[in-house]
Amino acid sequence: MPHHPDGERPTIRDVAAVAGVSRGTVSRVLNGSDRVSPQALAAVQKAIKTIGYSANHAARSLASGRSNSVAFLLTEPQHLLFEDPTFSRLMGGCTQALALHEMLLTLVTAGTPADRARAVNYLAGRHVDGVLLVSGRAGNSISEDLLAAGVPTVVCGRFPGLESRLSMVGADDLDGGRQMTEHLISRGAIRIATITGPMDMPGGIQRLEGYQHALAAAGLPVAPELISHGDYSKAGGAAAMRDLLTRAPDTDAVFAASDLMAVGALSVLREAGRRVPEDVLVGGFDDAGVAETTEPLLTTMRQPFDRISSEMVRLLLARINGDGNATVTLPTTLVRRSST
Amino acid sequence: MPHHPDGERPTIRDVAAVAGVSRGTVSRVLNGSDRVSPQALAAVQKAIKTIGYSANHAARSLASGRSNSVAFLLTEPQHLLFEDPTFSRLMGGCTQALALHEMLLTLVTAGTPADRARAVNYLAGRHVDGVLLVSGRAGNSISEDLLAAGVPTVVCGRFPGLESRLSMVGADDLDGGRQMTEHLISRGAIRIATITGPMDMPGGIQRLEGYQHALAAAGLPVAPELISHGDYSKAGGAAAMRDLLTRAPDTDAVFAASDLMAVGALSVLREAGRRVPEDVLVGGFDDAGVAETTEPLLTTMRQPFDRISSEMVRLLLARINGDGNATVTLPTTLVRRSST
DNA sequence: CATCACTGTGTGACCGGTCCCACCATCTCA
DNA sequence: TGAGATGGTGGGACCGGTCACACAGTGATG
Repeated sequence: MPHHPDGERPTIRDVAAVAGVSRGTVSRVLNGSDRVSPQALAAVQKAIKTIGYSANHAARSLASGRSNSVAFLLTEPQHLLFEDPTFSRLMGGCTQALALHEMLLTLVTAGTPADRARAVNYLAGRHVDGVLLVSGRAGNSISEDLLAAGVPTVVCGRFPGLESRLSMVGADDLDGGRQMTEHLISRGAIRIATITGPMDMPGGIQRLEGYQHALAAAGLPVAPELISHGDYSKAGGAAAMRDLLTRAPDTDAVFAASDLMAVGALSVLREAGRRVPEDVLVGGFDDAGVAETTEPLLTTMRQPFDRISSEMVRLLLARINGDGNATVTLPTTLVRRSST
Repeated sequence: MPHHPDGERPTIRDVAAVAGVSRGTVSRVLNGSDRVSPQALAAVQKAIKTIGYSANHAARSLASGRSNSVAFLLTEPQHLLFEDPTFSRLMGGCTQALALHEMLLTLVTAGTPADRARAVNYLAGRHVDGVLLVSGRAGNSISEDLLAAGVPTVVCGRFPGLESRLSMVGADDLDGGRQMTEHLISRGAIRIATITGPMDMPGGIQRLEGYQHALAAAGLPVAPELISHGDYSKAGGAAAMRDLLTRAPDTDAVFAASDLMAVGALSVLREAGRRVPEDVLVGGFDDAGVAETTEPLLTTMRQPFDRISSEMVRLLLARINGDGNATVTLPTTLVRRSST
């Protein structure tokens, strides 16, 4: 019988007894130390197999001071979170990247202020080795608190001015906004509007700036009536599009700073009888999935989610191992579909 | 200074010293025992605040044998997982439901066989208090292994024949398939096709059976050429729709067993020049988000994700506390949009 | 042949909690 | 007034690992 007599899980001592070695040796085998003789190694591995041993996570964590897990911290309100496939893309990527290091991801959401206090308290308690923060907003209370508590943290996005204090990984939003706008220009648009992300998020600001730079470089007007603000959500995009249609009815292209907003814009344009792409070109941002479900299919800037995830994990592990902060910016690529 | 002299985190002993009580008393306060005098309670709470104490998860878990976290186990291949918003909906719901009990969710994916072995080994090691299994397929090696290891497990979906061995929570797929088909019939369709889910998943089978029952009840033909099999994905839905168009070109309605497949079907119908809903009605299943991004907006059966999540958590906590298995079936509701 | 470096192994202390039992006060009631 | 119940508290053992250190055995070196 491989199993322990009575529901009791086998411990490292049981393994040691079966293998005829000491606990220390078993521990060394478990942790891949090279200071183990081939015979001992074989004996221990066999014993582990026969009694069906699996290490106790809590005990290991307590003794070693490392938990082999990191938190994936989401600070947006819940309803946004799971409408937006961006988050699950990142989460999936991070889970995979962590698995390569035998680490796990624990999901922590902190949408309300009360949640935040609890979350910070928990995370500051070193229950996880580090935090992958997906926040959008920098310098908010959460990142400050984590910083103050000295918890290794990597944030998704780029937050100017915090480079020295925080590791960050983000897509090149500025260049992405520029590329998409240049694409719209190249398709012949001359009255190009934009639906921005939230103006308190660096990503939203930078995508807008990219748009403005491209227009200026092409000698096109950067008119205030061509800019409407959204919140990355579909509903926000729809509202902003309605706004644009009244303020600048002659617009011939729209750059939405997220695919969800572009979806909202598409539906409003359709209601208003504007054809896409014949009357109005529409470009989005993210390419996390929805861009391939719309009609017409949505031209968008693809964020390299897999690379963002793996870089976040890489930088976090580096920070956990004592390295300093680093900032990584990854390029976005234009994915042209039917909407332009 | 609230913080400990030198990076050392305060322990329960520090709290005890500051409060002038014993470790036992602090532990009692922490765990909400009522056997504590008001003075001691106040002193401990104050001490906790002043030195900024937060309990060590690993130590607590080791001593108490409970981890206050459960695993969210996904066994589908990675690419499917994060294309399908269903999963993140469930995950979000479970996270929230667990938070009410001060518990956390750890994400474990096991797409490849190697992952599976590792995952089972980990989960069987009681590192989490229980497992929320999102699998689609029952009786697969994972659920068997978890069962054998005695890990409290609740699976999402309904698996006939396993009621006594496993807790499960699922939408009423049979009734959902029936309702949608009845709806298509009520809209005047008479050659109703279906794109099924995978035939090795109970959910897929039951939605198909609901479709068949409704047709039979209405005296309509249940013809084999009207049934094409998909895999819940968009690409699978597109392929199945192409198949249907050649085998049964006169079809006037399609029930797709997932919204993603419906999206694939919509694009194929569009390419083929069939108008929706004028020429062909299309109905989906899930309503996890995409149904509101399509053109036309997709009529679908809504799964009560929040209730599914909270029921899964409720049953899992019950199992952890020693209760037996239970099966919960939740109703789906028709959400009528423009595609019918 | 004594010394020394080096490899492999065993052992005890420790991580930070929980839990149980012993114990002291105080209060109740015969 | 003394026995017994009750409420609150302290402290030791323990959870299952890791880690530093001690030490035995081996081979190389002077």
